[in-house]
Amino acid sequence: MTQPGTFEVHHRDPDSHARVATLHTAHGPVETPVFMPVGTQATVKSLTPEDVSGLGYPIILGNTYHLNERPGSDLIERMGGLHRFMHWDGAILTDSGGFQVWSLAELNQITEEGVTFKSHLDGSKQFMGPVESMRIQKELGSDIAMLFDECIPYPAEREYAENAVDRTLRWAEVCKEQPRAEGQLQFAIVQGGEFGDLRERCAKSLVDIGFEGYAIGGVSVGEPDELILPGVEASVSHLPENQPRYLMGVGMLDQMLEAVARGVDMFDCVLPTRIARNGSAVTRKGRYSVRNARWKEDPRPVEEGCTCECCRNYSRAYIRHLINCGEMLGYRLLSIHNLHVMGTVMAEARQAIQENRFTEYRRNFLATYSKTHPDP
RNA sequence: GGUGGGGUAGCGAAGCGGUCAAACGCAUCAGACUGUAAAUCUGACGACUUCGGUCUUCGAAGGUUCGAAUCCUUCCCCCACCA
Repeated sequence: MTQPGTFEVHHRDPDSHARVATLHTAHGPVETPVFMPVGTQATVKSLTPEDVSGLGYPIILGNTYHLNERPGSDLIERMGGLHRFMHWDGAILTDSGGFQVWSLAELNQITEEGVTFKSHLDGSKQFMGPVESMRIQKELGSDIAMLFDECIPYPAEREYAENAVDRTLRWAEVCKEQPRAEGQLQFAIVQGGEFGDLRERCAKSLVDIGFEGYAIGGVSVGEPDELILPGVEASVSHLPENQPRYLMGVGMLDQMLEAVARGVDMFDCVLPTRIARNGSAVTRKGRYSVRNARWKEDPRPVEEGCTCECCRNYSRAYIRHLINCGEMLGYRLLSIHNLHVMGTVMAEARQAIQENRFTEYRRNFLATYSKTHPDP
């Protein structure tokens, strides 16, 4: 097995910053660019690990905060670690809990040592800082541990952003000193909000400390879409060419392809599985609501031309019926479809980069894509 | 045949003289969802509308009243129990 953390760049696109590479982890290689399905509570909601690997995914996400709240990282450790606990042989990246500091902000109070917060489950007082987060992630035994960061909301004052960046950097030093699981990689997170110079300083400082990979954080936290790519550019341009870059939380197909063009290798997003449960389909033309009455008697699949289990076997009318009835099979089949689309588009992107036609591929894709598509 | 209860918007169900085009739930329709407190949330839901309003509703028909889903009369249905 290749040393975990090895990042082999196989090919670079001549017309953009896109590249194809392999990231080696303790649980196998990950071909990039890659989308990682989110399995916050040790499950990609509604799917079995066999479903997820059957869709071609080599890596998923888990969440430090949630799994520590329930069932507890010590329990998972006693059960043999997160992989064994959930019966997933592929790689796992664990988010550090930093995002929850942001998304559960009303429940939290940030200090130098970490964050005191009220559990969203029972309201009890809890504490998590860089030391705790890394300890939990070690106990979970994930392949990639994210550093405990402070995600900056949008909008934010410059001074606020500056303080958050400084704290993220101090926490990064602490995280690096913590013990890890065997073969566990550490990815640092670039913050800075909409302030390009802060992102630059954050990126450079993190690189100086040195980690196996770098993430772009604080994106898709409510800012206008136009600010996403500038934030990516301001971060990526200061990250090493020979290490993986991970854009956290971004998962719309157009945004992902644009980010790939700017040199991003990894993505995660709750969108495909969440909107599946809320009745929407991801398609390569954009997303649409399968619940709409106009599909009531539509014999076509959810997406024409799609080869996923859902589209091969079931009509749009049937999926709409299941979703309308609140039947769990509907959530499951739509999740399968949505993840299939995410995965195949990433596979196509890798192929296109390999064949020096990524710019053309991206242009063609975006020409027929719109955020919400009226008639897929 | 007798006694009691009841008929309210697609369904269920509040209201019991004015603040009622009528609570609430469901169904329906539409929208949102980006490191998952999300199988969640938001809005619409009598008809028209120049979006300010206008008009027709609470089993049916009459009546009382300034004013009725709400009170009275008759009729038509439904349910329960008793014969």
